[in-house]
Amino acid sequence: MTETAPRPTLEAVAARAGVSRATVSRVVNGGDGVRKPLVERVRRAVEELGYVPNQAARSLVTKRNDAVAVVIAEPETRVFADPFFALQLRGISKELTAHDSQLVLLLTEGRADHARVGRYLAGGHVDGALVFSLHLQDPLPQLVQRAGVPTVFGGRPGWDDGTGGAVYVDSDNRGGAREAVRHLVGLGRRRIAHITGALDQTSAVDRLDGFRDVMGDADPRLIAEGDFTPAGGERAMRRLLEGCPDLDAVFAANDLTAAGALRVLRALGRRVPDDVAVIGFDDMLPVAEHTDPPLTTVRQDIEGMGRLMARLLLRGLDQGTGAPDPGGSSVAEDGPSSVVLPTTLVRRASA
Amino acid sequence: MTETAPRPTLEAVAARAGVSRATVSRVVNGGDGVRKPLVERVRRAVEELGYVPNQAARSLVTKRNDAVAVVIAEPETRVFADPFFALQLRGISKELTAHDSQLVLLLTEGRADHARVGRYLAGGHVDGALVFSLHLQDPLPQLVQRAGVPTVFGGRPGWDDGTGGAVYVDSDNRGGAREAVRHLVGLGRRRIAHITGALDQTSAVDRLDGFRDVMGDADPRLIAEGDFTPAGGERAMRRLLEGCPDLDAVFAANDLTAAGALRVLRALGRRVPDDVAVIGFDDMLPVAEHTDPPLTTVRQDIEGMGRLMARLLLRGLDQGTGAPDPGGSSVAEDGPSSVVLPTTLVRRASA
DNA sequence: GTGAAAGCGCTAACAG
DNA sequence: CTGTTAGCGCTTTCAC
Repeated sequence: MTETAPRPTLEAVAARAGVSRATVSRVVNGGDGVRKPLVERVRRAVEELGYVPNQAARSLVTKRNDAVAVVIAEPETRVFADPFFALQLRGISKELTAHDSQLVLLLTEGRADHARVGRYLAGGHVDGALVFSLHLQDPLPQLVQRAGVPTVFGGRPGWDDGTGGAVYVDSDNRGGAREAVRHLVGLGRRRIAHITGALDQTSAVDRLDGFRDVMGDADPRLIAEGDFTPAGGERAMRRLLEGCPDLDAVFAANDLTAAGALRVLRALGRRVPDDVAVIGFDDMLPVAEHTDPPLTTVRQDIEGMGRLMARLLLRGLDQGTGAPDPGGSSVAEDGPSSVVLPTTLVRRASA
Repeated sequence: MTETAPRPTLEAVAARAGVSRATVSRVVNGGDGVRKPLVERVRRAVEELGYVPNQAARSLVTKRNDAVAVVIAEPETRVFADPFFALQLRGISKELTAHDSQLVLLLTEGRADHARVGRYLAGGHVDGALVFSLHLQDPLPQLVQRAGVPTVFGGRPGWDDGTGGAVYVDSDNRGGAREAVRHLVGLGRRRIAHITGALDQTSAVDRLDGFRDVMGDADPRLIAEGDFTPAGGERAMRRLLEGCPDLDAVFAANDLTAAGALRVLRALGRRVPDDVAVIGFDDMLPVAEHTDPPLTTVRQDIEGMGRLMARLLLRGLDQGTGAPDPGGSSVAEDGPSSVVLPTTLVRRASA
């Protein structure tokens, strides 16, 4: 078979172009300081031989691998239920591609895999890591820090000690939640309920906090715990209705949850938004646009978050200071710091 | 900052254990042919120093990189609309992990990226590739073949010439469709319609063929083209109803499409399944379980497909024949061949 | 069984 | 500007 068709090496190109390996290397890597005609000759040789640099050999000497790990904790199952994950990845991919960096995907499912990820990261296979682990008390963040790899987190890591400097990119969950609730208030709603997300995730906690910012110490019966899934939304909605039959609005921690709530509301004969106004979070198009009625929701730029994460990481790497590594205490040109992206309220029919 | 904390090398371990690099290497790679006590000494040294082999150096000599590329053609946007993609990846990831292989994700968005992918694959950075490109006339398959990398396709590549030997893993789309339609027939339905998927994808074509296998040359008005999205399903459903107000069943190319159809049906006052029975395809849980009524559908084992793809590829690689490479014409120990996984009908309330 | 030595393909000083 | 010279860290014959 075509098997190991021995690919041409620098040496081969050099021979063909009648120059030294060093010159070829220079040309291949940008070609500064090499005279035009030579550059041309080399280029042609490269072309003719179909030469492609051997990344392993290159990494060996440069100590760079032009690769970034994306670590996604599986318990993040939600990630498999909505396109969140895919969008985020798309953003990351675009940015990395533009930077000629490769995306190494690490999916984990529990302790066993943590060790593996730790080893991999510590193994110097990648220049940096993008880590999604928005669970409180997730061991991953610490693990990553210990690996000593420049890292940017997706979502505020739910974890304080030692993480002080962790660089992360997050949506303004709290602010977005506030805006949603204020909108409800502005609509004249008074009995506003909240269905939380999975409270072991910072985003859920932040949205709950935003809700409280506006509502103060609301009737506890107006808050029901969900888990970011439609089923969770249904259950929570039922509970809320039992506890407070007179509620006139609900702010759900995400669109999926809102979709579940909507179903229950309809099944129970409540009109939306007439009887009960509903707002979601995410603006997951396939969901938000197709609920009945279409969902008013808080949009976050998911792909943009991914993109930004990658950008922050790469910038740090380029500064060569390894700055994004929280362990560092760079003073002068300290690396990127966390970014919280704004959200926007998207009005549709449900509120 | 913690920067390039110079990681220990084989040399260091050797020194510490009082042996030669060769011995350490042997131990690290399985430790056959090294006496027990020495193995122990080396193991300890590795432990104490926190030694992790440098993959670049290793690849340089072994010509293996313990990495597999997963190429996903972005037009595959559907992939971002349902968890298909994520599930598939999960399966792949599990298998690769078990095999100590890394997953390099390559997302493409059109021509420009094709070149990049081609270069990457041809660059020998990975041992093999898993390619998702189920579009007819997609240039990707040929491109991959040219790169000469062992490859397994996800879904039957819609592409004949030259591809003869392409190894792929697919669901029995046609068979599954047949079963669905037969079920409808068994229910006594006579005016059975079909909403197709995006017909530039083999899965959509195969499901349509399955439909025809049972229905023969049905009234063309009973077939409407969709695109695997809920919106497409809605549009198609409206068209069908206009052309054949008396239809009593519809087989949708996937669950998302069915969900759209369901919405239109309800909006128009048709009861499901009483007036119109509906069957989907995929058994995408978050969708199928939560439509109203819950969707009867054809299940395919998506995660299993991903897993199998990886397994086939790895097996081929291990055989060292590079067998999965379609270009090869290995005769004796020829590599894995394509696999079509069975589907099962899952009965819920819609049909 | 174990060690010594020879590279894998490339980049990065350092001369010229 | 261009060529020469060292290795990067590891595996792998080949002797001992």
